[in-house]
Amino acid sequence: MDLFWSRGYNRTSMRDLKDATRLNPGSLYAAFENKQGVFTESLGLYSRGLRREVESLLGGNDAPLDRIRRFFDNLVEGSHQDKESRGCLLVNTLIEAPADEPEIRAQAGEALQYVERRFETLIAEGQRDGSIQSQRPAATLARTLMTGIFGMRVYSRMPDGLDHIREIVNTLIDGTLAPRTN
Amino acid sequence: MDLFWSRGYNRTSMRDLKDATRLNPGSLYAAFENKQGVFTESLGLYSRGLRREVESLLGGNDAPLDRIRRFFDNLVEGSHQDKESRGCLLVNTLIEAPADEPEIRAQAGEALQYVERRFETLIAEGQRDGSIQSQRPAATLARTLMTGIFGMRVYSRMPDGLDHIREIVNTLIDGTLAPRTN
DNA sequence: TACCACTATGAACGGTCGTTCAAATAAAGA
DNA sequence: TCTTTATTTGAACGACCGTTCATAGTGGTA
Repeated sequence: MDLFWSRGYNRTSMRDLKDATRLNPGSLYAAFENKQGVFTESLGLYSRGLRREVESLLGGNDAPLDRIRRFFDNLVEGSHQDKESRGCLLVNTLIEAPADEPEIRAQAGEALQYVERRFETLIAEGQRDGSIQSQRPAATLARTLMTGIFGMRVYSRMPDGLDHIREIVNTLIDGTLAPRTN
Repeated sequence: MDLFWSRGYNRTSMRDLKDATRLNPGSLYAAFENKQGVFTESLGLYSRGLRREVESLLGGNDAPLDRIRRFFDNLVEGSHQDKESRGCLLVNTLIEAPADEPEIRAQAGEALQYVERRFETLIAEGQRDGSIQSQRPAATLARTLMTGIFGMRVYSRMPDGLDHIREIVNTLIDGTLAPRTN
């Protein structure tokens, strides 16, 4: 998983995987069928980790907006820690996976949709207590946040991009979720 | 360029390029030095095209906000036309290019920064006439728009993602640029 | 027409890719 | 302890990778 995360699918070879797992080709193929199998399993592992993290960050009893902020704070923090700038394996996969292999794209997409759904219920909650704007449906706001996450993942790779994601997050969350008085 | 755009750098082979250009290896190498040279040239060609398009879409005498809207309308329209879902070559490159080849990442990043700068001056103009919010610096708002563009490029690859980018764009532009009355 | 500088051609190279499989080793059952 | 069943091993395969280069061909000049 780490290898695919760092180098992407195409730049990771079976030899790399063999060295990293200390499994010889035969064992690797017995366990995973083929290279795509290893990748699929890696996506699964990553997705389960993401799920756990999302549950922990978006859970709790704080106000919905605070929990969302906590999530994005963690994202910004993580981006700065990410010295290899590997970004998010699922986002990378969505971009790298060719259009002619839709099942991989779907797998990455579904894992991300879980996050989106989690955002949506949280936003709906905030809309009910008035702490989040109700001009637009919760689903739309959730999708906009997801787009923001994806965008940050790319922006982090821009020259000096990391220097600005903090303010981008603030602008995005405030602009998208804050109650509007017009 | 089309090949790299559709398949990415790693999945495009010199054989593919030879067939597409109808240039034999020797000629290809004489003209471009090597595969990376072809790619660099492709990035350049793409960037010049983007530049032209940005100039045309963001130019004119309409209100700044309308010109920005025109740009995003075009982006949404283009995404729906993009049957192969190739997205943006520069964004794809930013994600696919490994961290250990920074000059390619930089080339893609600089081309995108041109768009960002264009946004920034336009936003500053809108801030002066009050049609765009002034709570945050134009540079920050421009970066947030860029993040939105990048995010849409990814979101388009989500399952049914294309069905929602219209509303995402509206939410993003409105939330980011509209004057705030608090 | 004869020469020359230049370009195009495509076979060939060493290397790496994903994958297979017969043989060696280990584990389990009798 | 001996036989049987799993698992591990790593050499080997054909295909394709990016790249090179001797050779053939072309267009311009004298």
